[in-house]
Amino acid sequence: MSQNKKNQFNDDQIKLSRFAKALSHPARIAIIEHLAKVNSCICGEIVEIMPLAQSTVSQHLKELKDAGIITGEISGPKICYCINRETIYDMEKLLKELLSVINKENSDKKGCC
Amino acid sequence: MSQNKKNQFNDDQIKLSRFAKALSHPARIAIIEHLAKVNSCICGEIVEIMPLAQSTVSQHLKELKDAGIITGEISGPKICYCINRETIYDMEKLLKELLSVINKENSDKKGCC
DNA sequence: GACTTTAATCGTATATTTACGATAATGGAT
DNA sequence: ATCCATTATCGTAAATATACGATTAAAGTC
Repeated sequence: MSQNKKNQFNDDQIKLSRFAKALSHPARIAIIEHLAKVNSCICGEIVEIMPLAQSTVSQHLKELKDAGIITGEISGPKICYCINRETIYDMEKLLKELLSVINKENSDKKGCC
Repeated sequence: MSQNKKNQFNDDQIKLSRFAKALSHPARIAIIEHLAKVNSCICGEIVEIMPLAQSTVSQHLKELKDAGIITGEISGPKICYCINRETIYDMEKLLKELLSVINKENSDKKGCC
């Protein structure tokens, strides 16, 4: 209950939480998986394979784009989406760091759990 | 959600999105990191290191507990929290699967991006 | 130009999340 | 039994997320 509580969260914690938020809806996971599977830019058929309205899918795409996880390029009247692998790499790095902290001292854990 | 369409997605997508949601707030990442760092059950001091009210921290702890990421054992008037490593393992597995799908065919990617 | 297709955005409704202070519940100590 | 320390829960308010249909904007085609 002291001034310590003014401590803000650090950059990595904020970054990782943003990535996690981007993945926090099954539709967005499905979109990422689909983009990865077709392994090329796909355009409108994301809406086809999703049980959601076009506008809703567009919102999810925007969130993924805002998080940097996908990119969208104009290609005629369509938009060409694909995964931004640099961002995925950043996310992977942060995730690995977190998991390594969690899994590190498995051997000499004390505690009561 | 006004309409629940989450049942249209597969189990792994839903599971992973739940884990991601659990990590989608910096406070919860900070809690996990702290629990991992001390590598033992800790009790009340989580509130001390967080810039949040006790009731808010308690809510975040509840969310992590509901996601299965941490466990809380009663230990006198205090509660003893620690990381549930089995759940972490499950999460790690799902994340690895997703990342492997994303990173798989890097070589022969076609597309325009 | 008018028409079509595609995707974003607007407007809106509802649900959920996040936060806080206040209160309750638990168990140890006095 | 009374008090204290700890943590959960309640009540509530504000912000964000999710979803849809309707509309708009952009670009290609006629």
